[in-house]
Amino acid sequence: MNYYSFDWGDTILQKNKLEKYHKILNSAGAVFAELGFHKATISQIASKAGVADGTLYLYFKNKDDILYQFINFKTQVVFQKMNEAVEMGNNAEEKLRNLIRCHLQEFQNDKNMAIIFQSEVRYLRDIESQIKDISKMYLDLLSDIIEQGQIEGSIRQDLFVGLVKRFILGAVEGVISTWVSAHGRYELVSMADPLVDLYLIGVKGK
Amino acid sequence: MNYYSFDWGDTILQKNKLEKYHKILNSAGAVFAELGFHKATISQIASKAGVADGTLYLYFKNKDDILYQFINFKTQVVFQKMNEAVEMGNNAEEKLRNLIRCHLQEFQNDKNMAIIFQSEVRYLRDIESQIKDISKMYLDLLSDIIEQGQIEGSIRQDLFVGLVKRFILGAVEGVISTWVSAHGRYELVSMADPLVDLYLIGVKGK
DNA sequence: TCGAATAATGAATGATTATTCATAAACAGT
DNA sequence: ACTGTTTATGAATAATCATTCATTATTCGA
Repeated sequence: MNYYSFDWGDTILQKNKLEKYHKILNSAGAVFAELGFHKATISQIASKAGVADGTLYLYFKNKDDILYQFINFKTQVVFQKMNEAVEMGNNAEEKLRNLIRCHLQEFQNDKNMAIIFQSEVRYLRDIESQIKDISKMYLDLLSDIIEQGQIEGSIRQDLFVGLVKRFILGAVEGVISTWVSAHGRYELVSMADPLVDLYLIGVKGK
Repeated sequence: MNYYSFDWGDTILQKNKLEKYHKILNSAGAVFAELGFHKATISQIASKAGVADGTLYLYFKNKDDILYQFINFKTQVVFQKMNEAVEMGNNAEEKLRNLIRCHLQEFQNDKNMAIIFQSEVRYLRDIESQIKDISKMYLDLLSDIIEQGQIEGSIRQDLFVGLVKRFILGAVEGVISTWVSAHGRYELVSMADPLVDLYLIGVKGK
């Protein structure tokens, strides 16, 4: 196999299959984010990736599969980082802070992903119920943190944990969604600490 | 004009145009909610409404327009009720409580609307930027409440209001979203007070 | 350099479905 | 009952695109 890259006019030949796979995946991400999954066409994705339409079908089963693989791949990468971030914390509050900061950071770094997660996850659930939903994994992470916080005494005992989890995740998603609508014009990650403060002590003056 | 209804076998003739318009709108809501806007077909909507495909085009410009009118109509109705609810409150905290309770109540009463708002609003914004976005109106309502609360002293002054608004709305939407995923099996509205408590005093023990 | 194997191409196919419109039915005033 | 008007029908149209596959290009070991 050939491990070099060639420059042939405008075209950069890929080193190997994996690289082309990711080229297509990222192109798809860009097109899905811009037009939405349903309005995006195979031709647009192929053209952005610099390959022929038919080539996509050597790497993906069909159009749905492209979306599936995109979300699956991103989910894995992000979830890995979230786990690491949480583990760096020494107590529940630190863990929560790290989780939220990581979440905002990753989505800020990859706006296409942010848009697609926001818009297409429901459709994806319809076509592929096996998806390792990032929400579900996230909620499990939160469960552990809340439980630990209750043991440590930094989180009240009289809470409905199922509600608290959704409360936290919903609020982060809302903040991300606003950032996307504003075309990412400010530092998303700077919202992390104010947001966590809201979780912890609420809006009420003492 | 004829203001009666006839029973003609299975078919109930409509009293007037307006009634048929709403029949179609609701059928569309049901189909959109079940399949998503893009997978839903005109034939399915027409058939559920008990009319011919072509008839839809006497009432709506095109498929997009059906979604647009659906969301616009629902938004108006709900927003009206939210406003009334807020006005019933005597202070910021009561207003917030009424708003959240009303929000959850209305979405619980109309699950199709809840699903469609959750899934299709982004697409709608793409096709019709004129949409009187329920989020935007909602956020304005919240601004007023927060501001009042700050004057009354029930809400801290050191808050970034833009963030607080999104925080509150995001969390409600998250709670609704979970309820939808659970196929509406519990009382959504029972989440209202616990949720508002979280907004106000957070998760932290004192 | 050769040739088998692998990868890529993009025009053709076929299925789907929103939309139109010629025709028919229902209606309302007289 | 007659007639112009409004409303409804649903088969035919036309456009869109995902997907296929016969053909061509590239790779790579010998």
